[in-house]
Amino acid sequence: MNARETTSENKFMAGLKDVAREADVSIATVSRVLNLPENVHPDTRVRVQKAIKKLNYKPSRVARRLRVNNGASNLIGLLIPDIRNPFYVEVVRGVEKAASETGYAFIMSNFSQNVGKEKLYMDIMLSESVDGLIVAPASEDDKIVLQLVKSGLPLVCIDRALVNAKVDSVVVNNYLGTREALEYLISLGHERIAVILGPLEIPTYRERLKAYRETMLAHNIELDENLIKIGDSSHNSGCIFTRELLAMNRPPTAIFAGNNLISLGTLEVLHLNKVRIPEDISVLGFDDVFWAISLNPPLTAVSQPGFEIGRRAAEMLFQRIKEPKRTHAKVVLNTQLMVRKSCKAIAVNN
Amino acid sequence: MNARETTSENKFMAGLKDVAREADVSIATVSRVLNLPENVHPDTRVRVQKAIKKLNYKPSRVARRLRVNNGASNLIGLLIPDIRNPFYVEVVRGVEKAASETGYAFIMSNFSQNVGKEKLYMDIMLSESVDGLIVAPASEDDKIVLQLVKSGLPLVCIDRALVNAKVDSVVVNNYLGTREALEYLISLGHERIAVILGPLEIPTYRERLKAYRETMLAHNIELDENLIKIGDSSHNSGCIFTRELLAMNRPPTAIFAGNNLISLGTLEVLHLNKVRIPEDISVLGFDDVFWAISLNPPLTAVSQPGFEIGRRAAEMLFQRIKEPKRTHAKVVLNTQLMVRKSCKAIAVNN
DNA sequence: ATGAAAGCGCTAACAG
DNA sequence: CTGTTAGCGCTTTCAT
Repeated sequence: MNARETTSENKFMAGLKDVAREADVSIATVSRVLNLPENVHPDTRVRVQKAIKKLNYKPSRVARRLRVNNGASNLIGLLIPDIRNPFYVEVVRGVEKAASETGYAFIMSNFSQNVGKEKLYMDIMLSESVDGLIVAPASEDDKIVLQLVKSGLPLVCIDRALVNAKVDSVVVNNYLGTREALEYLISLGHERIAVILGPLEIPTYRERLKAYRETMLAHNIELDENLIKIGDSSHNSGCIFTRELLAMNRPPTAIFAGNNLISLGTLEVLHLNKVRIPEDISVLGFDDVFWAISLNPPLTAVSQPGFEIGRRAAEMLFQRIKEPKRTHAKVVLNTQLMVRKSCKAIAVNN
Repeated sequence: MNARETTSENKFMAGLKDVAREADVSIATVSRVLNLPENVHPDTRVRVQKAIKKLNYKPSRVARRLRVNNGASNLIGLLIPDIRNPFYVEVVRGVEKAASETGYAFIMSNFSQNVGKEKLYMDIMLSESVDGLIVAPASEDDKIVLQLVKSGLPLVCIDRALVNAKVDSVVVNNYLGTREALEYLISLGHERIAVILGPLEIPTYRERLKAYRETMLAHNIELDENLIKIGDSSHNSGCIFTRELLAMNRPPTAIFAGNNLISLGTLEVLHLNKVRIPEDISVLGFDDVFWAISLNPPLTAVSQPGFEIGRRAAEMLFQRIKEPKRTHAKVVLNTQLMVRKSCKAIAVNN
């Protein structure tokens, strides 16, 4: 069994050594043409490059990462709470875009809103020596993330910021987005507007609730606490609370669903009960999805720029990796109200 | 500035050496309690474990991967064609489940049906020394994947198999799924059934088309080639072809949409044109999604077990990594027709 | 401009 | 049962 070529095991990758031998230089030189090409004689350089091509050599990111300590391993981690939520898949795509443009690879983990998994995956990522992390923290004072930030690992928070910590973050203006949506509903004549939200530990929901209260107040609409439903951020939540809402003596004339999963649940129950949208009830969702327009009726929704969030977050992270002590920033992106067909003006006095 | 603790750089991770010093043993022993605990004296073991805990030591997967050549790096790669397609996010979840149960981490890349990116990401993954790969090949004779398989890298194909190669794969019975769906439609009295499919280079679509032709034939329904639309697998495809279908002299009474994105496009156009479902036209989609029930009307669809596909694929991959020369297998999973409200019997003779 | 050599953190012989 | 040691593939002084 001869040495090279025929190992038939995992050794399909030529190594630095092979290239060096092929080009008749030292491995150091090969490494140089890869990293500091200007420091090597043009002739040698082309010879080496030729060898690299010939052997189809690809540097091992692993070895590189082990050796380089400062941050040039070109790997980042992305930790998202729920991959089933289309909002986050847009985020993923945004991160991917930015990463692929920069030669970064990324590891992604989906922790399903589960703190145990969040920790597990974070450990794995550290253990993989990522250069940095993009995370949507489980809560505003997510201990695990907090600790990581303090340790100095480049990290940017998305969607949910972290209180009590100097950290880069890119979030959405939940307050304004909600306010705008509600005012649209109010302008249509709605006063009994129900709201279904996820857990208030998650800052985004708190902001949306705050906006709800304040907007109603600002328009002199009395607050009916029974119209405020707080559950988890799932489809199921949408179902349950919509049923409750429908069963009220004085049901709402409009429902503001706190995220796209909740919206779906709401729609499901509404359709099931043959209540017509928007004739019988108006529905407005936070979080747009690309197929909202395929719904019947097309859903009016607050669009969050998920893709953009991901892209910006990645860009910020790359910057911070390069320049660890730049001052931290929080970028807040605006939402956009996508008016479609699921809301309708209320007939006054009827 | 004292040595440890205060480096404030990336050195928050204690190393094997630190643990060894703390427990007053050699690094080899520490390594042993991690990997072959039975080979170390109980007393030493607990001492070491205590030290590990105290220092919050986490082994570097990177170093391990560099060292171990055979396949114990506990990292696999997952290459998917389109993360926006909910089917694939189910696959991702399935892989994640299996991986997290086994201590594997995974890198995921979304190549957006783009062969260039497919190659790029595959290179990155190799460069990361993954133990194996799960891939949905771009086509049946995807050169890149083929080459990889031949090189001996553990690899399993999902959704789309590879012809001319001995390789593990887990796919869905597209033929049967389509046939079942079509026969349901036929049993409802439909004969003018349109079908919108993605590109025929993708084997799944070829199978679905084959099933279409053969099922129609088997039921003595004449084939109208104008009812067969082949495009890409996007939402847009659904829109375009549905419009075409609607504009026909004798439009179809039912549309069979080739995937969930196409279904969405179809629905969108139908709603836009105020054609009622199922009164005016029946719609049946290949590929179920968890919110199909929230649609109006709830969509009747062929459910592909995406999660299961991912899980099985991962399990097969782990097996193959352990036992590289076991014989290859192709597991084919069945679909399930989810009858909901979007199809209706045709009024005969009217 | 180039080479020699020292590790990065870990595993796996090989000795004891 | 435990320690010593030689690398894994690469980057990076330090010489030359």
